[in-house]
Order: sequence, then structure tokens, then C-alpha cells
Amino acid sequence: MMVKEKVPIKKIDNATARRVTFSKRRRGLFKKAEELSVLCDADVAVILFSSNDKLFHYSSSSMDEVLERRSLHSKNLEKLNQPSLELQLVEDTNYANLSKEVAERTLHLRRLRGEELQGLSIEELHQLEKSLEAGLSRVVAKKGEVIMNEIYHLQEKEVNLMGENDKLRQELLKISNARKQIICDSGDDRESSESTDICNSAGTPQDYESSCTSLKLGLPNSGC
Amino acid sequence: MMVKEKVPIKKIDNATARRVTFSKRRRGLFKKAEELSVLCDADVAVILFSSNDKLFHYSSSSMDEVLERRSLHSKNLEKLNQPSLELQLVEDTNYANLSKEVAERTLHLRRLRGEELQGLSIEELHQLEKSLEAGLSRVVAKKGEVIMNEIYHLQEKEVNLMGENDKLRQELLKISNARKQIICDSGDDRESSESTDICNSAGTPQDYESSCTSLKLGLPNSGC
DNA sequence: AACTATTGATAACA
DNA sequence: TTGTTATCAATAGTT
Repeated sequence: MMVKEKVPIKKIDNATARRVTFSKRRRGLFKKAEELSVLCDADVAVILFSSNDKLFHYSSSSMDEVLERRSLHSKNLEKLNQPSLELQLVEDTNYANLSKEVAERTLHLRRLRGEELQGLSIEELHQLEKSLEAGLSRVVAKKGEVIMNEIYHLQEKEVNLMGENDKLRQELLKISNARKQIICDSGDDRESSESTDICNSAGTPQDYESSCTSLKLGLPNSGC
Repeated sequence: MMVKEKVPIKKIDNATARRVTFSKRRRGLFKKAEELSVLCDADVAVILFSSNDKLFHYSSSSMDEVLERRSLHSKNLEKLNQPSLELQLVEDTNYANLSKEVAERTLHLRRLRGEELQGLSIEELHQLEKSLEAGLSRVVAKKGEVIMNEIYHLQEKEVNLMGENDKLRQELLKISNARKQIICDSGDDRESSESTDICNSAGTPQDYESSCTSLKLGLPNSGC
């Protein structure tokens, strides 16, 4: 129940006992720190980590204030800020390089648009012209390729739709003939001839479909 | 000689007594801190300032290490680093925006060179083409302007040099005539006629200068 | 700084 | 975890 003998100052093996002792002594330490600060008008800060890496701290005023004061006193200030300054310098350099790249590309783009040409030599202007011509020819070629692709797909669609229309027309014809037959078998011939006319009212298939493709492409002289 | 009664925890008025107490209690505090760190396997740091602003500290390991650990743990990290974090965020955002701009401009430049065109619509390709044509026409116009300027200056030089040559030739003619006069006055006519031939050995002035201008311009069909 | 009566802190236990 | 208590440790006042 009491302190039987002088406790040796060495690590307490029993984990539970160690945690209890840590808790009690921690409060004791903070109390002593508080008393010292009040009795002697001192500024005190205590920071401690348990073996479980848990943080505890006491400070008579603001912890940051105390640490700030220590930084001002201590020469470790140099060590602490040196790497941070280096890092900032690296960041700044990266940023500056990037800015330079943006500026370069912006100027190049403006010159390709035919702006900011003052001060360029004939040779530089010639290079710019050649570069524009090369780009233009590639873009025009690509555009042609894409347009031909589009035309090919539209023609494919055209063929499919033509086939579909033919099938539908034939089905209609069959139905109409079947009806005619039924009417012939059970009634008068004149009534049935009127109803079959509807099937051919759309005109010739060829004319209808080719005009439709031209409209979809929006090309004045499509070769299809 | 002993503690007669419970000492009140309030600032000690007597300055000497206060300094003595500070000294004693400081050693006591450090000792307690040391014992705690050993007994409980804890990491402890104590920082204190006397009322005379003198710094004392104890640390079971390295003070910087403890403070570093505190920075990582503490939620004061937010308060301390909040402006710095915000600043860093702003920096990062700026950096990201800049990177984005570089990427955008790089892609635009590549497309103007006729690269990376896959996936562009006919309309986009058409815009690119128009942009290239407009740039090309401006660059060609500027090039023509610069070339005409160059030609104008060269023509000016030509005129000046022609004038200078005429003057020089006339001076030579004068000298030669003067010499001839002297020789006529004092000697034979045949010797002097040989020396004056040298003045006209370069051919007609017009032929010489126009060929020179063409060479400098490097233009096959210069209109001068 | 050293001494020592007294208070204060705390180890072991509940 | 908190409380109790026997014992040790810290220290105020003095030398």
C-alpha cells in the first residue's frame, strides 16, 4: 500500500503499472511546472509523449508563444529554416520556368496567327511561312480524309436504307395483291384498282434516295 | 529551517527568495521530468524562462526531435500552418493552372503543325485550316513588306554608291588630266595616254552596280 | 550551498 | 480509472 523502499529509477517492466505511473507522474510534473510558473513568475512549457506515442503538454502561457521565444533564443533557427528556404527556391524556379514556357508558346502561337511579327528577319518569317504551309497542308489532308470517311459512311447508310425500302415496298405490294385477290374472289374489280395506286405514289426509288443523301452531306456537288 | 506551514502558490515577492526558489524548483522539475522519461519510457521536453527572460530547458532526447513530433501530432498544426497551407494551396493552384496553360498551348501548337489531329471534327479541322490560312497570309504579307523594305534600302545604297563612284571617277579624271597637262608641258604625249586608261578599266558603272545588288539580295529575279 | 522540518508526491494496493 | 495511505522526495526557511 505504501512505498516500501526507494524506487529505482529504471523502466517499469509491468505495462499496466507503467501506464499508471505515467499518468500520476505526468499530473505531478504539470503541477510542479504550474507552481514554478506562479511562484517565480516564469514561463514554462512541458511536452511529453507516452511510450504509446500519445502527446501531452502543459504550458503556463501559450505553447506557441513559449516555442517562439525559444526559437528566438536558440540558434537552431538556422537549421530549421534552411531546408524550407531551399524548397521555396526550388518551387520558385519551377514556377518561373513554367511561366517562361507559357510566354514562349503564347508568342509562338501569336506569330503563327500573323501577330507580333515586327522585328523578325526575312529568314525567320520564311521559316514561319514554311511551318504554316506544312501545317496547313497536313490539316487540309486530314480534313479531306475525315470528309471522305464521312461520305463513305453516309453512302453505306444510303445502300442499307435503299435495301430496306425495297423490302418494305415489296411487302406492301404483296399485301395489296393479296387484298386484290380477296376482292376479286368476293366482289367488284373497280374498287380494288384504286387502293393499289397508293403503293407507287412516292415516285421512282432512285430519284428519291439520291436527293436525300445530297441534303444530308450539305455538299453542293457530291459525286455519289 | 523547515516548512512551517503550507506555502501559498502565488508569486514570491522577495526577488532573492524568488530566484532561489526558481533555481531549486527548476532542478526538481527537470529531475521529475527525467524520472518520468526513464520510468515510463516517455519522451519529455521542458522549456522555461525565468522572470529575467533567461532560457532553461531539459529534454530526454533531442529538443528538436520532440518539437518536431509535437508539430506532427498537435492540432495547432492547423493554426500554425493554416495561412501557410492556404498559401501553398494558392501556389499549387497557380502552378496547376500554369501547367494546364502550357499543355493547352503545346497541343494547339502541335495541331497547327498538323499533328495530333485524330478525333477532331470536320468543323474543328475547318477552323484550324482557316486559322492557318489567315496566319499564313499575314506572315506572307509581312514577309513581302520586309523584303520590299530591304530592297528599298539596298536601292538607296546603290544610288549613293553610284554617286560616290561618279565623284571618285571624276576626281581621278581630274588628276589624270592634270598630270597629262604637266607631262604635255614638260614631256612626250604617248606616255601619258597609257596611264589614263586605268581609270576606265572597271567597265560601265551601271553594269557593275546592278550585278552587285542582285548578289547581296540573293533573289534570282530582283526587279531593280 | 547545506541542513532539516514539514509538506508534497506517489507506489502499492483496493 | 480513482482513492487511500505509508513512505519517500522535494523544498522553504534557515545557517
